[in-house]
Amino acid sequence: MPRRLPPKGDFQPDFFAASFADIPIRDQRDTMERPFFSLAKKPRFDPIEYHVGDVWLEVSANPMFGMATIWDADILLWASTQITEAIDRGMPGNRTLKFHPHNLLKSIRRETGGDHYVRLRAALERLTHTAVRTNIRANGKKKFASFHWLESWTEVTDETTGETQGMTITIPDWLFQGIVMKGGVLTIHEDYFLLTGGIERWLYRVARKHAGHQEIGWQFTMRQLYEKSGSTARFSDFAIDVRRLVELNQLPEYSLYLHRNEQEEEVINFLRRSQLGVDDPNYQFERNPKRRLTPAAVRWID
DNA sequence: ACGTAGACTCGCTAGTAGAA
DNA sequence: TTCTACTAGCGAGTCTACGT
Repeated sequence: MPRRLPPKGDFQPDFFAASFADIPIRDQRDTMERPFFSLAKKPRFDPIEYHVGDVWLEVSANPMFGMATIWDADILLWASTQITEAIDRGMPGNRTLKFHPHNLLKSIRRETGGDHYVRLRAALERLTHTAVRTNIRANGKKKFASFHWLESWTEVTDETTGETQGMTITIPDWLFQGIVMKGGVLTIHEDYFLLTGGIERWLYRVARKHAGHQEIGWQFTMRQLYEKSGSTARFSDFAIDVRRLVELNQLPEYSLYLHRNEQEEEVINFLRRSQLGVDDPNYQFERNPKRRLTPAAVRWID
């Protein structure tokens, strides 16, 4: 098994350009509320087809690799964060990012054991081979955009030892434009990476996108949520899963509530915990996102 | 290597609404 | 009332990712 920690003596800063640490995590807005990713841990091969109002999107999986999952999307989150941070610091944003996988795994709060490197490569393959077509942000003459979540990825290994020296990923122009546009990204809670369930991850992103910092929060009917999720489960089974998460009520920053509206439809309310009364058991003090003003050196952990 | 968590599938049952 | 179609709820089981 090749050694996975980066060599300390011959570290090449020019090659590993993107290396910020302890910065707020950014998520691209358009990918937050719609079914762009599989929510299941089991490989998904059925396409996602979402048509609501004037908005449509289609996601299709490659039969060899399966569809990119909401856990694979952590890599895109990391990329959004790096690009946004670079631009905020007056550096040019670039669609291609160079990094050491150990650094990436640490940033998205994963373990760095051997099998996590194997899973990282599998995730990169799913992202590279999952095809997306959508009319979101397809303005002007273009009627839709068609792309893969990663345009390409590469791995550089030492010829003699087989050690991983670094990786590159290139994100598609659609995603890059979404990141660099004004208001294109939202800061998300660092504990998002610790959410283990696909539906709960997706629910958090929906809450973050819609409820945001609004006092009254946001609400959706169960049916609307189901349509937005792209889940392949039956509606009734999806509803059971959502009710269980409302019962647990463990999402970072947002508290979930269920009630019925005048039409007797089940409605889920998302309320920001910091907007609740201080005596509410679900209240949580507003946290300030981490930010350092100087670029952090890459920290390799033995 | 093993146990656990979670999304999903599937079969069964029950309730409801509409038509005959 | 009976039949049919549809939907929801529940539980068992499958499969994979993940943690120890």
